[in-house]
Amino acid sequence: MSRDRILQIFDAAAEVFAETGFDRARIDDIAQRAGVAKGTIYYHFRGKDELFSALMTEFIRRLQEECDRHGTPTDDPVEDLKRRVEAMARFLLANRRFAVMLLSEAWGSERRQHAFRSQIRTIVRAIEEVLQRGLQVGAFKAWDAGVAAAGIFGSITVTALYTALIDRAPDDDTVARQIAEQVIGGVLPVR
Amino acid sequence: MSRDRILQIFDAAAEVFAETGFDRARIDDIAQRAGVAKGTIYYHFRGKDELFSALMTEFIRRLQEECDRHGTPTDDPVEDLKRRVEAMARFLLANRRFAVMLLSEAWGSERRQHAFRSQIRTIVRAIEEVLQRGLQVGAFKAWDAGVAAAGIFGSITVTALYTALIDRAPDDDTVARQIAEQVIGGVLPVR
Amino acid sequence: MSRDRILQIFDAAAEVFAETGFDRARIDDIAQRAGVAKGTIYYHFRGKDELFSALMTEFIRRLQEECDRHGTPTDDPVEDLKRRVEAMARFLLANRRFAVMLLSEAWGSERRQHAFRSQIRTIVRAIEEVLQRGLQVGAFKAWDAGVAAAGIFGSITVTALYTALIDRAPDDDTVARQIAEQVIGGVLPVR
Amino acid sequence: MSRDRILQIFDAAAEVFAETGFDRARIDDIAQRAGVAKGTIYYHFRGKDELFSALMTEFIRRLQEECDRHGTPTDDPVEDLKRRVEAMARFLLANRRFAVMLLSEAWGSERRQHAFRSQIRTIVRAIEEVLQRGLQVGAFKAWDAGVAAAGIFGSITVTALYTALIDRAPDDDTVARQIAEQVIGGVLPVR
DNA sequence: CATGAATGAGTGTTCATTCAT
DNA sequence: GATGAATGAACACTCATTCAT
Repeated sequence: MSRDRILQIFDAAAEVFAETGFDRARIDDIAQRAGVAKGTIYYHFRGKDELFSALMTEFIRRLQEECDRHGTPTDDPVEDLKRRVEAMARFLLANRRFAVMLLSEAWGSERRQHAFRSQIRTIVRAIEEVLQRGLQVGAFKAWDAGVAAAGIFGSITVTALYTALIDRAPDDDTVARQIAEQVIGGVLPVR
Repeated sequence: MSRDRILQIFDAAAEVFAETGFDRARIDDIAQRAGVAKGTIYYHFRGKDELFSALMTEFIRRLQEECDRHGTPTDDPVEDLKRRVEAMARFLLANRRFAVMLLSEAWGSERRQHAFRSQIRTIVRAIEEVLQRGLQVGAFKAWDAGVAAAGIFGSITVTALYTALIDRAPDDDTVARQIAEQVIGGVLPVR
Repeated sequence: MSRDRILQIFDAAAEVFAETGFDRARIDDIAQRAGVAKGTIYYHFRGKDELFSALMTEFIRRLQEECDRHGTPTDDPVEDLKRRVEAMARFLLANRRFAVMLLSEAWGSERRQHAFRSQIRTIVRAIEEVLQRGLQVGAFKAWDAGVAAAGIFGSITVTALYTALIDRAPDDDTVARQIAEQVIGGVLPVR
Repeated sequence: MSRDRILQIFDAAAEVFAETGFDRARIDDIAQRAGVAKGTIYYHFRGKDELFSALMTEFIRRLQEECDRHGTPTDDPVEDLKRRVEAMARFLLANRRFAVMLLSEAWGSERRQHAFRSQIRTIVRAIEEVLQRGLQVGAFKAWDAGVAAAGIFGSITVTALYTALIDRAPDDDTVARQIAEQVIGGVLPVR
């Protein structure tokens, strides 16, 4: 079925985009790694941009899903946030290539980057909402939730990437837990 | 003197690299904005890579300088860290274009990106050192300082960029202060 | 019956070839407009060239038919010519899209263009013959009939296309009649 | 000087465009025949379209010039027209490759074709004006001058091309004279 | 020191054609 | 008979880099 071909292409594209970034990624490479002809990619996707967007959308969806699954609203916003952050950290540590895209391909002025950014915003807003919920019950410090959420998002993504560069970095599980705790500490009210 | 020419080129390069990222930046554009001929750039720099590196080095130097100036070691590591983080935040909020580079051009495998990354590491290590110092006097939670420093660096850079996208974001000063406090909260030991 | 399919394809091909010319015409477009799959076209025609040729042959046939019907040899070659020219003009004014092909796709060196040209020659020769007949009875000026026939053919085709560009051009009937008279005037002997 | 390069490119482009038509013309070919690198063409022209347009503009200019030089208004519109038509015929017979473009590349809906068409209109209008002038002194038949001018233009261009296909066609001079006379005959009032 | 014309390798995209179903 | 997914050759265009002046 054509679903197979698309998945082959997706996998190859994920590799290549992550290794070289959008601009240096060559459709030829993606095709070769996917084991299809170049034309096949253009048969299924309008172009490089659309391929990239489709891929990122898929990743964002999975990330979102993962976070939602672990961070379902309960009575304890602090615990919710911690779980959500930890889930996000785990996902990005396991998909560092995607984390690279998240930081590298989001800030420009191309249409594709705009689109990507608004997807990222959805993720950050999900964090923000947990913060808002907690704020109302006094669980979190009363400051700008948008700014705080951005900081949390940055902590997670950058740490996920940076730890790959650290000699003797803790294992991913430990890192995920540390990030979560650190992030939580940052938003708890001073006792 | 040729110092002028070089500064013209630097300014133009800063603009263009930041607006479009390294790959899409065109030497033609930089030359035009600098008001020099294309050949002139190649007279002063070996190529695009070297121009980029020289520029980033300069920015990193200024950022470092700014942080060091405000975060000079005192008896109080918490205060040191807070000041250093706030200084960094202020600098990046004022130079968002550079913040973009910091996040976008650091993660690939090109020589230039390696070089850039090791410069960034210097910055993160400076944060790490303050953390270590604080750790020894029990001022900070006893966890992996490298991971914590990475998180702090991510908080600052991403927030600096993300606030540009938030409707009704607080002014840069407020943001800088909030980041600093939030970051500090994240590393303080539970009381 | 498959005759239907072929006609659908013919109609669509006529539209698309005329709108964009042979080279820019896309088989995809033709298939879509014909409401058939791309493969179906290749089932019925060897390829783009053959489809084009078949289509042009059909048009030429209809044009020829139209001219022959109105320009049947009588005792009066002048009247014959006038009627034939007028019929041709009417046909081309009514099928301007085909007139475009007649002028655009005839002059190159591709096999298809050679073939098309020899079909066009048949049309011009028909004019030439009427001229020859008239010449023998002194009805027309005694000059090169081939050259004259070419000029007549050019008058008709170009006028058919050009009038679409003229503001406030007369209606097609008037144009056809004027072309015929003008053309006749051009070949009558000086009295 | 760079004027040389441009002329080299122009010459090569004229050849290639005429031989194959706009769509099939390959920039690589033009570059090779011009003895320059492909990039050089793009250094001097924005793209294939602009190269084509520049080239056609140049030809149109020369054609116009030629016609104006021979068809300068005098007291005798009939003679003026005859001379103008003959000059045009001579030019197109000598530059049949350009005549091909005139008929082939003028009728589509691309921007380039629109532009080309409006240049062609200028030529036809020049004929029209002579006709109008003659009309006012009763030298020509009183019918639509636009239509008549189009017919004249078609006569000339098509004949120029068609004679190349005729066995034993008269020499170009004779053809030019015959066209002119025939065309004039077409517009003279019936005596 | 500075210039800008010239270069050509590199790459995204198109589209006629094929063929297994 | 008919389909449409897959193909890959072909091509326009870009842009970092060079070098003669």
